[in-house]
Amino acid sequence: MKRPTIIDIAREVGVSKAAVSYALNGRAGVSAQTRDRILDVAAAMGWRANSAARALSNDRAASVGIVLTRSPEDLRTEPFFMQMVTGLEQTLSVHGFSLQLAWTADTATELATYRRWWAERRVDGVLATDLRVSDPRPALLRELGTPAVFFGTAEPMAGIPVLRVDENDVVSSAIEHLTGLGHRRIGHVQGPPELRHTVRREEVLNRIVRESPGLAVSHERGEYTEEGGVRATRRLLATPNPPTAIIYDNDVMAVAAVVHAVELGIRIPEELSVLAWDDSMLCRVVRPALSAFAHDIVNDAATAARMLLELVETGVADDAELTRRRLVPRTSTAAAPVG
Amino acid sequence: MKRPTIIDIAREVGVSKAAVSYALNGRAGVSAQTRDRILDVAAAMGWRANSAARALSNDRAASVGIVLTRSPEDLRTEPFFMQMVTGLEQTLSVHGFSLQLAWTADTATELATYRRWWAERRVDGVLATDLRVSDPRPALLRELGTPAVFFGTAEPMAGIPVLRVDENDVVSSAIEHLTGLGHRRIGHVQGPPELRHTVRREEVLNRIVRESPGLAVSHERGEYTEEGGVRATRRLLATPNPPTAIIYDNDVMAVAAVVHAVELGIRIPEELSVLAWDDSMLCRVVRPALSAFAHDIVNDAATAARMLLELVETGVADDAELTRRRLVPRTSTAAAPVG
DNA sequence: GTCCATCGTACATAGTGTGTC
DNA sequence: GGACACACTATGTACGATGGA
Repeated sequence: MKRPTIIDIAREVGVSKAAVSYALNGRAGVSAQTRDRILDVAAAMGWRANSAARALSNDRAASVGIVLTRSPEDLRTEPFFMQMVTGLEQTLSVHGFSLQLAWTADTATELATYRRWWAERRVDGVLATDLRVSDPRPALLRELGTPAVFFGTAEPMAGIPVLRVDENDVVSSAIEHLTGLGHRRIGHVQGPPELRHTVRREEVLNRIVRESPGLAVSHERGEYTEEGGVRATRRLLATPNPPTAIIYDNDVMAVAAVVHAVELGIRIPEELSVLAWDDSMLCRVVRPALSAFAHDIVNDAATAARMLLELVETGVADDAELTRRRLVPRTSTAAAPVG
Repeated sequence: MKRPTIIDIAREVGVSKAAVSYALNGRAGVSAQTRDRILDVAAAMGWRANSAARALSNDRAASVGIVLTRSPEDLRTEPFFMQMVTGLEQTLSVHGFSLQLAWTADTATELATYRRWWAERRVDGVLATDLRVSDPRPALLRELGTPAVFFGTAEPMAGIPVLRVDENDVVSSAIEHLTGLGHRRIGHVQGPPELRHTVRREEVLNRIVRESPGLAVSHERGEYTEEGGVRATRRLLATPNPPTAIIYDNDVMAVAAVVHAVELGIRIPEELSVLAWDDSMLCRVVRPALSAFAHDIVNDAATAARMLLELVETGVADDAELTRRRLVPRTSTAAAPVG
């Protein structure tokens, strides 16, 4: 099948290709009748702008990119990115934008990907997630001038629109939930320390502890993995005065820890309450079922897409807030054991 | 940042842009010294071919696409597509190809996406999965002339290279596993009936039953969802002569069914054995842990990417076989109850 | 007259500023 | 002044032509 060009349309209608271009782009310069004839013929021929030609001509790829930098194992169990992609696509496709996806094993390759995409003009902008403590990406993206949106940061970022997440909010309700049940010694199993929101949650928790006499929180690293979650849990429970409740920075660690604890004969929630960030089917099927903080990633991703499109179009975009996480209480949290 | 073009390089070196193009593409037509100087200058300037210009010039987008047509809920629990994407990317990025991703809610939109991609020349080829019983995609892709590879079909396909999956193989070992444990009445909870491999598995199972006196299999539809899996299980167990073992077409249904059965007081595996297609963390954490058939999607996706690249380059590609599924025995399958 | 290095230019397609009737 | 055409832009590729050895 031969794909029609505006020249084919021009020949068919008997006008110049400039007229066709004006008509197809809804610009002045053609009479209403000519415009209609052109549009009819274009529709009949099934014309679609060649994306390469259009990109070359107006320096727009009509495409945005996202780079996933997580281990294949993480991606396998984390539903996060799939939901992200669905949310992005819902908005992007409406605006005729495509989504480019890359997967890289490390930050160096991620940076190289941004450079390559930009140098090749493959994308008009990128969406970045998982801000790190010492993150080279904002500087690179600013240097390149690549329009970018950061997903899920605590603070605004100079020159880069962000979707802010309010960790105060969730952490407070987590602590309220647990202290309401009588817990005073709380464990916290954290994600990778290089992630900014791992640090952020620790800070927020520590602040709350300082403001709440009689409350104690101990942090342990869990790295988001099953083994990490189990190891951190063992360390917490081996302390002289072990916590009666543990908060996990993601569902994978929490679920693995619950399975492990049950095998060790630890009764949940009678002896130990467990609460997870990120809800998923895992939380529902494990026994006891996990109380968890769900969030609406699909919706947030759609917001991110709108911000990115606006940034690409106008050069600026306002920050936005992620939708709040919502506590889904199940059977893994209950009153603290007495004593 | 101004991005350099071959004209900038030509000016800098003092040659024509044709010479630069030849040098950068490793073609004959320039002397070794000139080539080296050009390459040096290009590297110093950080030149990268503008993908739009290159695509326009040689009618190659250096990009392939994949359309996901599953409900957002499915995508959330199914790790399949993330693994797919990682596997594809590993191979594509080495060859300088990008991956375009689209998510659509139904087949009509999926077809429209192929049409649009092709009309806009956004991709050089596409990868398709989940062949349906009456599938309009092969015909459309043939009509458009879009190079395409189908992932996971039982039969070869006229004009379209496929990654074949041998259902005989898995189904046989599933049945061997269960009959070896003494099971004679086996239930089968199926995926959506419109998927070709749902039908295929039913056919293969029925053939094996015909060849095995004393063996009986009953099929029920489960639609790949938690609720579907639970409902189908209830229907199977409500029959006068219920199965002693059930095979599920995916892990989500199997896990949901196990959770439900345990709640009803059905002892697994003493009273009922459960076996799942597709392994995942869900199978590992549910209790009892699920025996499942794992497969190496990342590796298979890499194969698919290689086939697609070859198809795009040469116009032909040989069919290949998916890697075999491997039984991961856990505690959900055991000897059939006596009587 | 052959061969190689190199250049000029047409081409892929869409968009747009300027000129003409 | 409205409706249109022409010529040029964007960048990289590739064919045919030209010059020198």
